Amino acid sequence: MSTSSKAGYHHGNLRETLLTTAMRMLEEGESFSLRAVARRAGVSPTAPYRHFADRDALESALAAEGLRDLKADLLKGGEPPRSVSDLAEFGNVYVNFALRRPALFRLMFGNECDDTNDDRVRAAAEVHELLGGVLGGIFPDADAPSLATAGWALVHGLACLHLDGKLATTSPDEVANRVRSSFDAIFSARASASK
Amino acid sequence: MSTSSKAGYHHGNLRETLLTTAMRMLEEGESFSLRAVARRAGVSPTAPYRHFADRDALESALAAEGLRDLKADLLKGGEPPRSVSDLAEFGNVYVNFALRRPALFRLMFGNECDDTNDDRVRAAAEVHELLGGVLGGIFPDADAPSLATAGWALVHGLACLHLDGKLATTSPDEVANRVRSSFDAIFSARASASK
DNA sequence: GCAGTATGTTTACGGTGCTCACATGAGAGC
DNA sequence: GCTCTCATGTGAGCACCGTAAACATACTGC
Repeated sequence: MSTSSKAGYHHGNLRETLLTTAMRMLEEGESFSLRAVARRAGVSPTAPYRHFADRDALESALAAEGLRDLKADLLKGGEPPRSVSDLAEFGNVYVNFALRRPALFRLMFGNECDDTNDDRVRAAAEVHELLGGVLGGIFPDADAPSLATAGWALVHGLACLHLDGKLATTSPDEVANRVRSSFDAIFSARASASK
Repeated sequence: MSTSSKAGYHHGNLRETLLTTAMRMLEEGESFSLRAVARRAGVSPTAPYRHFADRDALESALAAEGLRDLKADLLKGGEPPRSVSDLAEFGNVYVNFALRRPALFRLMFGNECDDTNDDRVRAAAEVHELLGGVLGGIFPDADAPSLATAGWALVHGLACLHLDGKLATTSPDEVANRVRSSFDAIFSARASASK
């Protein structure tokens, strides 16, 4: 019973509890603060400092978890995409993640992320690789790393612009259609000069 | 002399001064606070509230200014791009803006921007239209609005990913090259199934 | 059992956004 | 030119925040 949360003076597994508490607050759209997380976890305001160097450290841990969740979402589709339209659905998974968990998405991206020695950078790299692999499968003749970056940027940009309200959006269906048509448009674009 | 800043009890044009002061603080990478801006402007901590409803209002005003600056940067090149490689340079202007003025860029994007009745949304729309016009000129056969969105997303994603350190980056040249090769890769990608 | 250490608490400091009551003085109407 | 008004700036004060330091507790290995 050493790992259970018996709620004595020593919590037992505060670190884990803080992470799940903070994550739940993010999901609920609550504004985030170290003290608020501690309060909600039923612990003194400075207790988190025994487990996280500072607020950024907690956020980084959450961001890493979010990146792993995002990767899991992307893999959930089963078969990797094989066509551009498959690819658009893949992109929609990414965009939907951002819209479904906006506060978390903003933690994952939207700040410096210069974390030396963190598993956060690894999680981010894995997302990059995953996208690269998918695109490489569909476009075998392309410059794979560049296309991976371009693909990531495209879908990430769509997610950000939607998230920030830069693209008028009324319904989820509309978002999905916009993502699809954007993929279609850019992957079928032919320069006029090359005619 | 009614509009000069004579520094009596009444500042004269505090609103303008606050904006320029705040903008300079952003450029210098200083962390931003209403009180700090007021301090630096030599005015009491609550004076800004006479000109901005709250912190968000100040930020929104700065964001609008930033969006206009970005548009101006994009237009500065003179002739609109005519080829994909021209387009990549165009994208580099966008990315460079983000990297040169990161704090401002994060204000412009990176938050809700649900500003009803602001000139901020207009400024954002103008950037969108500008990109749409440019892309439409190069790809006359494409679905113009979708391609505009896709192009914006691509370049915006590149900017965000670089800004957030998601793409290992050592020198500005390296960034520029990555942007170029990303543009090349995605605009020349041919699906294997279409062979 | 006992020492040492990991973990949680308390108190405190300076900073923040924001509200409200008050001070000032520029400009409108006479 | 005088006064009244009201936009504009000030000040004190609230609740919150992140963080540090000193202290309390209880698990752990010996």
